[in-house]
Amino acid sequence: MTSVRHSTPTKSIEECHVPPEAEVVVAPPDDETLATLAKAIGHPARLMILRLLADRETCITGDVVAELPLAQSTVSEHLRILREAGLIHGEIEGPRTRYCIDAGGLALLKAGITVL
Amino acid sequence: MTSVRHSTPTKSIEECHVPPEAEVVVAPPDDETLATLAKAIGHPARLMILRLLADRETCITGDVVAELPLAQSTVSEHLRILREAGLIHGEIEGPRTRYCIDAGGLALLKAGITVL
DNA sequence: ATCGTATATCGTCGAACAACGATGATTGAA
DNA sequence: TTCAATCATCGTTGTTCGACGATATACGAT
Repeated sequence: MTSVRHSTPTKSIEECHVPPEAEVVVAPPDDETLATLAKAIGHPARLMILRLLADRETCITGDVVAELPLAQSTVSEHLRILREAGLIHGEIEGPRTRYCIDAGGLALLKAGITVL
Repeated sequence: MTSVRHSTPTKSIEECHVPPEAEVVVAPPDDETLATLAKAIGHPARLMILRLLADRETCITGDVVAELPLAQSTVSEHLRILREAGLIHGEIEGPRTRYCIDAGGLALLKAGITVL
């Protein structure tokens, strides 16, 4: 069960507007988790999505679709992969979904990489 | 053409014994390169290999095979993926192959991740 | 209540990955 | 020269990925 629309939102709406660059300190993840995180960013489209979310604060699926040369369903799939890896966070906002970077997941990834 | 055994070695033998933690500074790679690097470490076995190479200085294929619960051919394949991504460096040493971490590639990866 | 919009999910298809055993090339030793 | 060791490569098989169109669901507006 990994749906967004059909599951309860996991975090409050304020999560999308955290102070930029909080620089959280976390312990490096285990290999399994790190591999999942690395695989999640192991695709150019998903890197673009992360950069997009880092630049803008809009974060709506349609915006991402507009920026990438991919079908809506494909983008949605990339968003799902990033979300399940814990790198982004989706929030239902009326008929649309607002995405933002999950600072915790990103910090976990950075911690795992820098320790290599 | 990506063979090791049948191509000329790309670097001198001293490459495997660089001063540990030289902390090279590099520019972040483009998305395509970063995705390739990330995908390369997006597997637990390959993470284990990197840690193994970071700990030991032995770096011989047989040692890696001995440490992982995988067939020799499978390990060789993982080594190839890491090598082609530029994260490790293989050197023919008589009938065996000595591997070591490619500090440049690893620095590239770290640079790309920390910038996210 | 109906309609249009936004988006996740499904089904499909081809490509890439992961693992293995078998094979072959190369080297050092007997 | 023969033999054993070491390792990359090949061929195969099953699994996962990436992309798409089509569909279904939820919601806001009419």
